[in-house]
Amino acid sequence: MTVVTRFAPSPTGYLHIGGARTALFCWLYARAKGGKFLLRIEDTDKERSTQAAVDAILDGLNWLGLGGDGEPVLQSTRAGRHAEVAHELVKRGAAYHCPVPAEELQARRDEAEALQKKKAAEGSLSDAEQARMADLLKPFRSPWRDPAKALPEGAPTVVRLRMPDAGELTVSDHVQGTVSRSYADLDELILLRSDGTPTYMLAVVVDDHDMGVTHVIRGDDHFLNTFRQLPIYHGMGWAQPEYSHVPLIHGPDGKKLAKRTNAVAVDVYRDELGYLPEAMRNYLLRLGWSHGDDEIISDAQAIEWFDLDGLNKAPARLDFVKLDSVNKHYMALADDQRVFDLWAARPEAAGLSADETARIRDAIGHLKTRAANIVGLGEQAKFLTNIRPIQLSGKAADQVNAEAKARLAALLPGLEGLTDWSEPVIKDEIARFCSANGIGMGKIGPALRAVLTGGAPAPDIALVLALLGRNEAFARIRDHAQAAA
RNA sequence: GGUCCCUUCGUCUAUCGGUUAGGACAUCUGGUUUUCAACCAGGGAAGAGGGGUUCGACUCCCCUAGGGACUGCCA
Repeated sequence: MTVVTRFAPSPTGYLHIGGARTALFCWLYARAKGGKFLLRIEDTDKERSTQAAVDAILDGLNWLGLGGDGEPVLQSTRAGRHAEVAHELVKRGAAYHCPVPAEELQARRDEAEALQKKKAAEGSLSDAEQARMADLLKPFRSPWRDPAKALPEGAPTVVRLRMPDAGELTVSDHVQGTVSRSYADLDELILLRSDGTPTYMLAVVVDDHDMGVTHVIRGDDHFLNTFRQLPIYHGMGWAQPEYSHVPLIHGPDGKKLAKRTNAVAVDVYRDELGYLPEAMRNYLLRLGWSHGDDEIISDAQAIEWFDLDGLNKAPARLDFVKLDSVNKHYMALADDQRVFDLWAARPEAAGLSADETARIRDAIGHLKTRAANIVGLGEQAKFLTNIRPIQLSGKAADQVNAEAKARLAALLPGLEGLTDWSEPVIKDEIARFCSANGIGMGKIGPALRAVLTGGAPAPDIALVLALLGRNEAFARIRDHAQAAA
């Protein structure tokens, strides 16, 4: 049997970081088993679905390298098929028409909520109220589930799934384990609305079946939905897929991710935080899944090792410090031109001169190993921008005293005399200068660094000189060098 | 209110009845050093609480606490 997985987001916004991880698991499992990974856009809610959201989600998936096999299926195009299945279910007795109006259902919920509020406020309820509330809170059972009860003439109806009267349903989930619920605790969900359109519960099952999905891997907020959807498979006599409900991702505070306070949308990780997709894959994979003590896991290894049973049940918290360290690893490995292009696309890069940009381009191989992400790369590149005249403050100013100024002045001619402006040659010249004057590196290094970088983070001093280029380097030194009186 | 799920260092996790409870990130100390980063050496840091079962429990069972999901003619 060929494994088929799918990722089925509803296009109401952006690609959620938790969704991205779920997609990663689906993608990995399909790859691991030599199967297919399909995409489906659950756009049955016309009010909330937008094309912009579809594009944003697909864009996010592509960025992460999690494209689907084949074109995404638009659920809205399949409404006819969904309805067809609903009617077949009615024919088979697994579903029935129900004329209870939406307002009546809403009134039940409102009354239940009012009683709950009253109980919370007053501490207790009368026996009658308590009984009424318990009854209201029980799964709704329509009088029309009885096939003998005649439908009122001309009344609009919904199609409801029929739950068995007794017994329980057991789900064997790769993550959640074996869990049972009795049918009495399950509501008889609406399959077809009174306007004839399908609901999500129906659409998911029909599409999964028709698309040949063998493994449903989704967020565990859907776990209880499984119990409501399974009877549809049973009613149609379809083989049910295997389920894996993965826990949601929480924020650093342990609470559910909230857009207001957390980075939730995947494009934020790319555009604002400056992370690499391969680092995101590695980090996300390790959030809730592990392979012994392995931390840095390549895509090839991930595909080889990934296994549904290795997933954890508990939600994991996002840790940006760890993400940084993973990303740092991949930054160092990344192609120079690629890293440069990513940096150059950022708004901070736009304001720089051609000169500054060229310096950074030449230095990118060194810079990329020093930063945790593309934003940090900008920090590491600061010393290469036109920061003259360099303001010396605090520790840097202390380093550049009269004695140091004189040394800098003395160092200059030797540097100016170099015909080859490269790091090793510069390094040699500084070493020669030190030994010729009988001083250690410590007597010239700190001051030289101070006047060259103003205290900004920077690599080895000879490399700094090389990367700045002779003109800029000399200018920065001259700004502070002063021959001894 | 009901049903279901979760709980190991600060964080992600290993452990699948017998370990000095391991690793990673972070942190602290020391070293190296011209800054930062890196690197090297070392340290501290955990089984939510309470009951059982067992020769033996982080691991199995129960209760409590805390957290979460579902309970829509939303998805």
